[in-house]
Amino acid sequence: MYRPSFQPNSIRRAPDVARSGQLDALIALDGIGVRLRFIRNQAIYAQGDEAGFWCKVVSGAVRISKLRADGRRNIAAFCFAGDAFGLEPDRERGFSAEAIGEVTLMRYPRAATERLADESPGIARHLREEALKGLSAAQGRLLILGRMTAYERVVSFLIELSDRNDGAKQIELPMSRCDIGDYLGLTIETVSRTLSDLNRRRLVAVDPHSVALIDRPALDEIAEG
Amino acid sequence: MYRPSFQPNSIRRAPDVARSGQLDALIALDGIGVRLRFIRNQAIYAQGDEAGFWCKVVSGAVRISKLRADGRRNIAAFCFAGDAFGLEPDRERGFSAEAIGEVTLMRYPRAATERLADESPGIARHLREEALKGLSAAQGRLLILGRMTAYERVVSFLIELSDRNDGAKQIELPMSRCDIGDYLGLTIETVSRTLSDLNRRRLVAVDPHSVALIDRPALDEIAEG
DNA sequence: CGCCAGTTTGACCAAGATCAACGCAAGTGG
DNA sequence: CCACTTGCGTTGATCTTGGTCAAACTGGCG
Repeated sequence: MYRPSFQPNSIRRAPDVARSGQLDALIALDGIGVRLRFIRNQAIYAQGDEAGFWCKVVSGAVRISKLRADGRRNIAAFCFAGDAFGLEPDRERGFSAEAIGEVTLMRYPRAATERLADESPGIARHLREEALKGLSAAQGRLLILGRMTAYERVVSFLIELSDRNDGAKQIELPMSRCDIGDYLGLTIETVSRTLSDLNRRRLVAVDPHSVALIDRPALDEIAEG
Repeated sequence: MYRPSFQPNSIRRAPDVARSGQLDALIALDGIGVRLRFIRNQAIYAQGDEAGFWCKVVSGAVRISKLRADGRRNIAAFCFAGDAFGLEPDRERGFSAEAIGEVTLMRYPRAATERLADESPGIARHLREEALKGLSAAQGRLLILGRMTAYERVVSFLIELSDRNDGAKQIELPMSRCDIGDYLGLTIETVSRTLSDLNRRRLVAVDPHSVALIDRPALDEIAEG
């Protein structure tokens, strides 16, 4: 499954893709995708839109959210470079997607993707894996939202961001406190208070748009309960 | 996509499956699956097991749950007849699955399924759709767990069960109050109190293991906020 | 320099958790 | 057949966490 190195000379082999693996699958997808740029807070798609395409983040960060009639909002996921989003089972979008900062992404038409998937097991497998990864991520978050305290939620959020960035100690927070609150099921005040408290306790060093994880073991301890 | 009737004479056509639709896909899967029965509270698989198979419920109900070291539990999903579960992205199970009552299910080996999917676009599409349905269900529940009151959670749970049963007014609750609590991120006491209150207000008629939805419009109102 | 959006901090409040008692029906064993 | 247990479910009293409301602060930016 794992391919040890990138093979530039395979780029022109797209027609063979039905018999090849993950890398070629990605190259075949490349052929039907377009590269797009979005600016801060620009909508990539909205709730209720026809789900005619899906995307993969090249750079920047995207939030996937749902807004209720009464104004309550929930962020289902943050997507960073490499993450796919916008694959939906229904014709209509149940969520909207917005750029958090400057974002570059690849957009793939749904119909052409399905056609490619029908012809190429590699692409089908790739899409299946993306869907399962999303499912697993969402289910993991059910535990956080359903059963963890504000403290644990914020800490596990910081750990999640760190882990998604090779365990880096210094993490960027491109999203606002409000986004974090809607992601964790907390108010901005609680997010802010919790971060201030972690800061005071010297477990992290907070700064509006970045956080340094100082005592990772202690943070892990909190997230585990 | 929709096939109007079952064609018994297509059962022997498994080799043709690569060019056929959903129904044939299901029939091809049939060939690699085994039918199993489980009794109340019996484990179908456990957290940490190797994820070597996935299942589809034939009859009965299954809970998919995650238990933390400190005892806090979360139920990620209830699966009823027709629902697939146990498809996971990793080699190890992140959740366990248990029979809620008497359960009959089909169990499919993962490796053989992947092989079938590689040969048959119909099966690949079927699996992809199952994964996306699960993803969508989980993301929808993020909003419930993150942003809804106890009242709204319980009501939307009742509505979900009703809708998954063709909008039936009379719904069975095969699971315990504790399961419902762990599904909704509430304590059993809160679940019980809320049901009692809905009962007192004559919006539903509660009975330990079944509920009649009396005033569906009013319930919808509560669930919408 | 002052405005403004986003953030932080504080005081107070309420939804839901916790702790505890009680009810009830289905076993179980004498 | 009847005490006794056991597992759920319900109800009540109290407490805590995190939400709400409000005010102050901060850093970009025109």
